[in-house]
Amino acid sequence: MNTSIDLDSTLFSGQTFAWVKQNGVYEAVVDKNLVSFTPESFDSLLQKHEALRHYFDMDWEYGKAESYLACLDDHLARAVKAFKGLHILNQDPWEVLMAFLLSQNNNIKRIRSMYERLSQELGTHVEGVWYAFPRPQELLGISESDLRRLGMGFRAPYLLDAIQNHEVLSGIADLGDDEASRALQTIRGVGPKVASCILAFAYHRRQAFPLDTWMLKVMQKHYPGRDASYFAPYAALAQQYLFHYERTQGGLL
DNA sequence: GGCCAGGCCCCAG
DNA sequence: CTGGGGCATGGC
Repeated sequence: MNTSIDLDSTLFSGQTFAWVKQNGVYEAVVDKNLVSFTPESFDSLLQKHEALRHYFDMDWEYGKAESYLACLDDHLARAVKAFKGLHILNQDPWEVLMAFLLSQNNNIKRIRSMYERLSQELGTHVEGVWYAFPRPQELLGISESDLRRLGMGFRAPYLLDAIQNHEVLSGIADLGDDEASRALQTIRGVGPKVASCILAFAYHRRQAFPLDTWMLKVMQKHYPGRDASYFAPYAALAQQYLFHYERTQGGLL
């Protein structure tokens, strides 16, 4: 039978900028391969490519987490009802680091286009219009002015520092959440929010709780005086639900 | 055509 | 350590 993942809310809730959907077909480059599927072919895709089960996080306790969060309060109940099946992907840490360096003082539309631009201009061709996001090794020769020419603006030095210090990522998996966050923040342009995005979306840290402008509004409105611990042990999933719900429903009520 | 955006840096107090 | 200005660029 079909899996319980909700593809639209999973792929278009701002945790990844790699996917497009056209005529019911989802497409992106994942790990140097073009992945292309429809909701009908999703199950067979997973059977064929075992690694994608992990990418889509198919084997985590979503049923349990959804029930828990839906019972926590009315607002979460609505968000979970609206987007039940929202998964948190297991993305490549390097790509998440770069994507969320792009995200600061920016909007999702433009983050997507900047991410796509880096892929097309600096990444390896896969097929058709598709390019893989460039690996750090492919970017070693690049300069700040190169990045500015590509429209990266004031984020160019941040991207450059990430390129030069990408080895920080190799140690993150072994660290606890707080230590990992601190280590990530040694990269220029990575603060608490970007670090928590990397931990949530690339390292499966379920207590990470990215607080951006949208989430600050949500917390003020619906959870005054509370913090991530209120949503434990499912803070990251709660955050993703609340963020997406706020952005799409305009935070009604 | 201004306004503003999944923050962070930097510099005052 | 807290607060506030500045930041490149383009979508709206």
